Amino acid sequence: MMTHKRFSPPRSRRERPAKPALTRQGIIDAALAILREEGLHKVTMRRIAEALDTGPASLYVYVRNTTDLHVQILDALLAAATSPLTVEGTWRDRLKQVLMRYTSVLFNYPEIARMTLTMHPSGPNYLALLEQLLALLKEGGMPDREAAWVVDLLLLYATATAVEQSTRQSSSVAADEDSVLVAAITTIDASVYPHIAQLGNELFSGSGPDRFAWGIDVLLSGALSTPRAATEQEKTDAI
Amino acid sequence: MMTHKRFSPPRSRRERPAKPALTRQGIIDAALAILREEGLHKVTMRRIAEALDTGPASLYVYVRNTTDLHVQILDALLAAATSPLTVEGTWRDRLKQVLMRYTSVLFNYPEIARMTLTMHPSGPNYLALLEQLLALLKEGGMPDREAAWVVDLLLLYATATAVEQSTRQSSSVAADEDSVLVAAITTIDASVYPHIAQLGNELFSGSGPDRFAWGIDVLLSGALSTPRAATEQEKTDAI
DNA sequence: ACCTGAACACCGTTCAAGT
DNA sequence: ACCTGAACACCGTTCAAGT
Repeated sequence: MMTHKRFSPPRSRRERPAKPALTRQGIIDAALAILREEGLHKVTMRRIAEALDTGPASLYVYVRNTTDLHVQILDALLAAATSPLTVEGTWRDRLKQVLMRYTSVLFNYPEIARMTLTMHPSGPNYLALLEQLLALLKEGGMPDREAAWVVDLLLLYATATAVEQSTRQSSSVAADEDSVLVAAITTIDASVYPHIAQLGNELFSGSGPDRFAWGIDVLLSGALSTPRAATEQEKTDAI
Repeated sequence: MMTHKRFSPPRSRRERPAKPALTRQGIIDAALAILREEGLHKVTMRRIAEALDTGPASLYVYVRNTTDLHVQILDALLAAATSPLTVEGTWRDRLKQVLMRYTSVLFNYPEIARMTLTMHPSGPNYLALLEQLLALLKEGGMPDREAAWVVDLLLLYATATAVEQSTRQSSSVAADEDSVLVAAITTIDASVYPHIAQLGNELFSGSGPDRFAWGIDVLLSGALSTPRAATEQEKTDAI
């Protein structure tokens, strides 16, 4: 049956060791593969070790802990969000495209989105995103002081939206909660909650993308018309 | 030694049963106590069962699963965020107070804040908060259509800020990441990232509360000056 | 109906011992 | 220096058996 194996030429050291040397990058790659196929909740030390045909303890030579691993994963994913722009149009249109691309990356990995809110990335891909946004804000005539703060607001908004939407989409529990909220609001006691009752379904109107785009316009228009108060230092300087 | 026990009067059924009957509310109360004293990561089925002097399996009579339990906890905490206002001032000032009180509740429980982003609460306390905000927006002259959307934006902003700040404060890992980001930005290559280099430390300027208050003003001013586009339905109606 | 012990199928991390 | 088996100290959830 297996005798033909005898005739295959001998390899340099062994026949298909099948077990590549452990490296930090190898661990991250394995983690990304599991993330894609099984979700972040399966990206555990034990599961990665299994994929690399070793024990969990071996990973700790290259990875400090689980958080360390997650930071690396986020950075790798962010690469997909910073390719050159494909849309012509006003600076606002292009800014929306950048942010929507950023959200759509996070959208595909709910748990990563949740993580991003907690730990600011600082890798080259995140910096590239920041640079892109700042360039567009300058083009739109946003003063430096306001640009510095609103870029944070825009990223926070995009990230939070991704977290909210993505988990809502992937878990049926969240969908149930939504219908509970819709039911609570449409049948609400108008004498206790008059304003909610008056708006009613208006609170749920519009599509996700429409609301997101409107939110960005709100942030941009608001920032353009809301100067930051002078800091204590600046007040002193002005004397 | 223990003979004096003989002389103590007999209780109705037993001497100090010490084990109160299991109820849903009892489980939630125990969970809240553990949350306060040990953090959400300790609010596990096993830990609660231990506190109630029973086995984890017994809890499943009253609680569907861990998420179910977390939803209840969130609702209970939200009660603290909706007491009557204490501040006089413009509608904007009072709206800021409401949102800052909401964030400060979440601030004390980082893990609950993270949860809130994922699953919209629909309990009476959440509705009261919504009602309060809508009343203030109306007072500020916000049209209904925009008020319905911006209230969501305000709550999303407040929640996301709470998540970001609170985990940053409680974990030293996050602090490390921050200094990594600061270092990355202050020593950045100006030929690759000109706009980031130009703003430099301006990106980190200001205190948390100042930035938060500015953000709310941005959202309010932006919403007041950014009408929502007409929906398809409304376009049809207009003919 | 309510409660329980025990089990199943998992986690992250450490550490002494090997190579 | 790198790798590992085994252990420690945990998880959520289910289920058959008891009261």
